[in-house]
Amino acid sequence: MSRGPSARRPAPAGNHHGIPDATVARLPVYLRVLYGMADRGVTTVSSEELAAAAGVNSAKLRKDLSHLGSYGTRGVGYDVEYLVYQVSRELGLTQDWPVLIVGAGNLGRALANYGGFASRGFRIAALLDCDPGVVGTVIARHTVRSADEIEEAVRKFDVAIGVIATPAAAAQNVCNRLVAAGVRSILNFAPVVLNVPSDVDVRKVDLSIELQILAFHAQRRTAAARLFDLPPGGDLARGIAARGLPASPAAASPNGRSGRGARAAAESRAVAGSGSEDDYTTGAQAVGT
Amino acid sequence: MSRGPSARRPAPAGNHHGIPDATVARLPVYLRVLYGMADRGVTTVSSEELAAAAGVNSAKLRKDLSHLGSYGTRGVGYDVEYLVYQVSRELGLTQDWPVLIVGAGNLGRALANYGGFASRGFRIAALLDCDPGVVGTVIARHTVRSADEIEEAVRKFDVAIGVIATPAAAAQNVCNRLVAAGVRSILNFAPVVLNVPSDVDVRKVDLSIELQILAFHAQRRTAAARLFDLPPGGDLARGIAARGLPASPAAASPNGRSGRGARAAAESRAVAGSGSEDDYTTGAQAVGT
DNA sequence: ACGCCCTTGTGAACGTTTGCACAAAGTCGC
DNA sequence: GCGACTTTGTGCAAACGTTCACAAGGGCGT
Repeated sequence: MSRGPSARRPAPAGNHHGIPDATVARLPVYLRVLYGMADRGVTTVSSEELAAAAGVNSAKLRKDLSHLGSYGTRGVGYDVEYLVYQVSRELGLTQDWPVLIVGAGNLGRALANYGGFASRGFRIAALLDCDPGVVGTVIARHTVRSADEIEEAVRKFDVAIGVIATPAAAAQNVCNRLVAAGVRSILNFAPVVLNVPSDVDVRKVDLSIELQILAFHAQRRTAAARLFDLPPGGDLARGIAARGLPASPAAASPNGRSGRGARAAAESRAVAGSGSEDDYTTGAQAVGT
Repeated sequence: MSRGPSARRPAPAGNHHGIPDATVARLPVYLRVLYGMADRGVTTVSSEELAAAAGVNSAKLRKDLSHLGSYGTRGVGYDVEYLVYQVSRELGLTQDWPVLIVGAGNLGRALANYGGFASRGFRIAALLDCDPGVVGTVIARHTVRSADEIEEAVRKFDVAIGVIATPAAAAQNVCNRLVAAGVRSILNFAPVVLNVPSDVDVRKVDLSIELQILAFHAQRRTAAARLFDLPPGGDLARGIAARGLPASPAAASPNGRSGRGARAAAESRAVAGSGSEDDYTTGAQAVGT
């Protein structure tokens, strides 16, 4: 409901419920680690171990778990199986969640083939696409159906969670139809900001944004390294020469940068650029079958 | 950068880097919206409009932008083109970032076909996979190369950002090799917690976690909607669970879930689960052949 | 030139999240 | 049965993030 750029919480439904959002976001990680431990036969785990495996601070982990109740044993730790159950229950994974996937491009296919999907309480109810060339094909044992059937599928399978894996241009429309059909939880892979009523929970997964955040930190790192006049290894320069830059006149703007080894500036694009090619969900060529 | 013990805190000098993380995470969203506006010919935008389009509060937007400098004009708003340039520059998108993708399953293919990839300063340097059946095939104009060439590719293309789109089991190994080869920014799609040195920046994109967070809120919503049915769990499960109930905590909760119509319980799985099917990055069947 | 109106930029209040440090509460050896 | 040891659960304070509210500043009409 909040967390992240998809946050949208104008008025009500604040976090007056028990568990902090930050904690909820970490519970699935703990759960995954716990499953792994259970698989390896581990029966008991301390907050220190579990925290290390989950990549967090142990105090944070204990505080997180304390929101679910006192399920540990002092001097010993937590019972893995018991904790798995408690976390699963808190997350609502002890019930079955039929999920509707709209968009059967590369991404939709990747999702449909995701094994962990079915294994944790989520089940693909249906897979829809609007491309007549894809409708009717079988992906991961599901026959792709027409996107016209959104409302019907939601009703028929009692879908509570919708996944939008369509191109950006189609996303809002699909979203509107999902919401109108009664879906209140949406996972959006399309690179657009969806407009929804305040009682709808949208979470966004966006490759492009993550890359840009990485780029920011990478840039800072190299900028810092440059202060020490880091010796730019010979191979860096060679790397530049080696790759055939696709046409980058790079009419250098007011700044000559030289990041990790001089990187071709592409600022003309950055400013003039426009590009409505924000679709990584497309790639709808024929299925290899 | 991996949050944690990496940063000491001798001096209470607030943010030891200029821009708050929360702001950095939102800048790409603003940027996308700005591009859309520029495409539509909008030349000037107010914080109110931009905020609405980006799905945030206008005060937050102004504060975010104020971290980059004073690029607005009071009484008027922001110049779209100028702001695009400033945000791009701040994010480091005015330079070219060669990206290495490891794993050419469905997800890797979806990424490779993502148009927005190349359009914002990111360029696919190479696409690797370890499946001999995939190596040599062409995806989005890139010939898939062997995963053995990680080190070589990083060196040759001066790769700064690595994308891990492999099955979970292979992820840590690939990660180690990327780091050893000098990559300091990693985008991980595999559902595992990667272990990296503190100077490596890892970002995770995890479908399963997002779904689980959605499920939590959805459950809460339906639980609230049925105030009548049952007392809000909690001590219920604790009673039955008591102590070591290795076998079937599942048998304990087939209570009336009447939320959005009866849903098939799948609780035995929720606990017994295990499963190493945490790979939504697989699905590496033949490509177009 | 001047005053009105609009929007930015920001100080300050408020809420959330993190991390420390330690008492409470349990186990284990003897 | 008891003391030493281990680990949980939590009070507290600092760090971080969000939101409000408004003064500062700039354009525009007259």
